[in-house]
Amino acid sequence: MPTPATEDYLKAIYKLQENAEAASTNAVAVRMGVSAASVTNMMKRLSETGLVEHRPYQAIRLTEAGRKIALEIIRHHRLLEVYMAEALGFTWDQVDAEAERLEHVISEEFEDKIDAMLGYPTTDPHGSPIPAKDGSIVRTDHDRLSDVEPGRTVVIRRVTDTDPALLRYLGKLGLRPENVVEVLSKEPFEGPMFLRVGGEEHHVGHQVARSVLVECVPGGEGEDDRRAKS
Amino acid sequence: MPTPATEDYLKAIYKLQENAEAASTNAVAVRMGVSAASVTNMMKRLSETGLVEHRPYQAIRLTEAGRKIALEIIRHHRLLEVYMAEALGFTWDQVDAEAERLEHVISEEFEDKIDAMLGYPTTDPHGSPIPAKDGSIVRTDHDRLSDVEPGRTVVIRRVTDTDPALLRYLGKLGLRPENVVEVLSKEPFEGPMFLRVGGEEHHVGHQVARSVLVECVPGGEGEDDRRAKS
DNA sequence: CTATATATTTAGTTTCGTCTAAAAATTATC
DNA sequence: GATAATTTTTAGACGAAACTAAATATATAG
Repeated sequence: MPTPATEDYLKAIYKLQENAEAASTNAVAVRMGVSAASVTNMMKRLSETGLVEHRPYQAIRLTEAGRKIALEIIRHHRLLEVYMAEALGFTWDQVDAEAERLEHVISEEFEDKIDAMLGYPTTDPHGSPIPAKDGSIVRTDHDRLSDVEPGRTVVIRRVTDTDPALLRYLGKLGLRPENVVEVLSKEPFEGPMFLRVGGEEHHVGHQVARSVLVECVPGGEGEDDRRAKS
Repeated sequence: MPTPATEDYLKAIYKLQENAEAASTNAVAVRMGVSAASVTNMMKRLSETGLVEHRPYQAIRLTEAGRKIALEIIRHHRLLEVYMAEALGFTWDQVDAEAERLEHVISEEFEDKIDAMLGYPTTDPHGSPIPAKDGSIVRTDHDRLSDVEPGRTVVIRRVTDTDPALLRYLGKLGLRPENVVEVLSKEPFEGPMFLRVGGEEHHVGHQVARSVLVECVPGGEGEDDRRAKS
């Protein structure tokens, strides 16, 4: 049985790999708020137990066993988030911190019960996919809102930030999964974007827009790129 | 912020004191499944942080701060038990083990939410009182079913054992809180009791009956002690 | 291609929570 | 009340997970 610390390391490595970033010692250290030496130290142990592969000065990779554990914890995390939001009335900015602790201690029965009770959800309140029990996960490749050209209308699919203050801000603006956003204009040099969302118009900074993942609206209304050509 | 281990020690000491047993090093060690040396060691640290009072070779006592933490954890534990039983469909033999891990990690918000959702329950699924947020707790002084005289009719108030197999057995017999039991006869020398519960009659061992706490039925039907006089 | 900067690892500590074995204190027995 | 049995504590060690400081390897720049 892996310790909570082990699970956290595996999760961090998984998330880096998922993000196509190399899981370097430093990247893991930064993500976990821990010194680089601690990471090296832990990787030695995790190599010995066969959860990661790590040859000195090379990137860290998960073994199949390590990946399995990482996904199980992420599954716990995201199911718990949905459960707390749906069944307990937590807001979407509160659920991450709480799930961060609960994810390590719930039993498989607990997991199965909330999964069934929620009707087998496939995404968490931030739009992140919930891994299946067999370790499969839907990989999506969405654009960042910050990269969408003015004139486009998109649907928000996911928000990739866990900072409660930011999430409250996004929520207030209506920037949450399933909502439709029309990009009115965009300032150059990573300047702010001007958006229409749910009847209201807002200016949001580039960094904020980067954490919002969207999908080009399939058919229907404001498609085209008239403005892009003008 | 106390560690889970600290919380477990405080809880164990509280339960011993509650039971009017002296919280000796050994008693704590046995209850926690840990060596006596570990307890001595931990008590040194808990003394320094002001959670217990312990002078060598004397019984361990909780300080007010220690008692507060113990009761908060017990409150978490029992609220979680009720919640898992009521809202998630866990059986009463499953909830203890699960709560044992969750009790250390839920936030105050989580605690408050399930408390409200459950309508501010006062006892857990085994009939144990749930401490209030201010640290007050209803102290009850029930008789053991094993001490009830034949002819008496009693109401089950609480079951003081956490062994899942035992709880399943008790559940099958109908020996759970609120149910009414008539003691038909009792063998001497800690022999079995013969009981009528919910229309059925059962023989149960002395040890089993000891873990069932009851209250003499207030008014109404099968009171008296005809049989005791005959 | 050498020099510098950055990343990584090694070495040595620390804290927490556990253990075993041995010593010391307390309690029970005769 | 001396001796035996039991409890408790002390001493020493260990594994997990973190740290800092120093050494080493890799990457970057001139």
